[in-house]
Amino acid sequence: MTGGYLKGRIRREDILSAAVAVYGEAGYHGSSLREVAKRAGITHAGLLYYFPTKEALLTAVLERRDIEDAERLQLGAPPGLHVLRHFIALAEHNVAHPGIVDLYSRLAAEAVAPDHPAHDYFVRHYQLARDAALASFQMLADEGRLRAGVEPGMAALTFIALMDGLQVQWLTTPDDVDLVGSLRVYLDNVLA
Amino acid sequence: MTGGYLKGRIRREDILSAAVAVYGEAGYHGSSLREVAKRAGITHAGLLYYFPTKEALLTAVLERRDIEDAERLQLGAPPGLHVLRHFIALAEHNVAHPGIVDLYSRLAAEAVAPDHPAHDYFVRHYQLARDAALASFQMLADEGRLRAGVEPGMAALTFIALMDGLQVQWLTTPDDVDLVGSLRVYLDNVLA
DNA sequence: CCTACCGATCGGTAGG
DNA sequence: CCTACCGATCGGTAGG
Repeated sequence: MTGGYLKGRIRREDILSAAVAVYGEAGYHGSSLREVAKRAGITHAGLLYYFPTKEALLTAVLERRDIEDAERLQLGAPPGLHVLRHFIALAEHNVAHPGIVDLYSRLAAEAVAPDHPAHDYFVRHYQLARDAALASFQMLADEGRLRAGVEPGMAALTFIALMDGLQVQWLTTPDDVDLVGSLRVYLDNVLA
Repeated sequence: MTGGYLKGRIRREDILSAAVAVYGEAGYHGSSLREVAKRAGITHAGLLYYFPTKEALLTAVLERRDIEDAERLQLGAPPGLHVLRHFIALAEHNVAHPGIVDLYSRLAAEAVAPDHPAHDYFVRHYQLARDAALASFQMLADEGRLRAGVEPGMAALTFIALMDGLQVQWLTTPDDVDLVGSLRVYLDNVLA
């Protein structure tokens, strides 16, 4: 009988979805296992049966997010303009799912502390994002499609930083910020 | 005898400085009055004699920051390129004082929640920053000193968002991010 | 998965 | 400004 396994997997997913929502609202340190558990329809002791510590729950949330993003970004694909367009498509998807942006912005700010359990995750995350953007900007430069004076490394760093900064401002005052439009304009301005 | 008043003012400043440090490390919700008080050399009940609630302390911290920033940015000055240079000078000052960047990044991310006590502060803060940048980019555009196709409103939004996004990435991986240099390059690229 | 519990910590108050 | 206290909440464990 694999019924027990299936039920367990579904329960796990329910808990992770609840955790994403709560982390987005309250951050990691500001959230409680009891609140996550309540939204998943169990007690906090029940949650700890599936994820043995608060940190293990966070790790599982980040791992699931990585898998989803990697699929969406097609990070295996060869570098080029379409990779940068995939970043913008990801931003477009995020705008339609504010909870994800909440989660990411809150955790990124918390995790600047070196002893935060998500610190290493974000160090890696930024490096991967920058490297992916860099390879694509580099390829565009080699093809002479980058505007004169635009250095690929700086363009990559700026592109990623811009995405993050726009997200926080968009969450704070959604009506004043055109997240996706701004990214498109930036990319257009950097191309020849 | 004004001695009592002076001592009180000094004590207040000590508490605010301690709060800036703790907020930077733990955010607002993640910090405790006991930790702030300990660093200021009093008990948490003593702190509440000066600031009656946790929220009142946060408000006082933000007010002091506003005053210091307004001085540094010379926000009363007429718009123009030198205002944008003042923003970069502020970033330069911040890089030399990481605690301030910590505080700001953590609070900004927390305060996207509409019921956060600093939410209105950040709504106002972003509006002021965007408006100041916009007036300056607009003036540059009127003088024909903006590169063709660069729209002042978008340039202002992007400029502020870039500052914020770079700060979080710089805090996470200081060696990989040239905060001030990136801002300079962005500004140069937008000018004719 | 739950009930019941633990030690620790929180913001705030009373009363000096 | 402090001591002493309050009710609430936290992550985690025992034992089933």
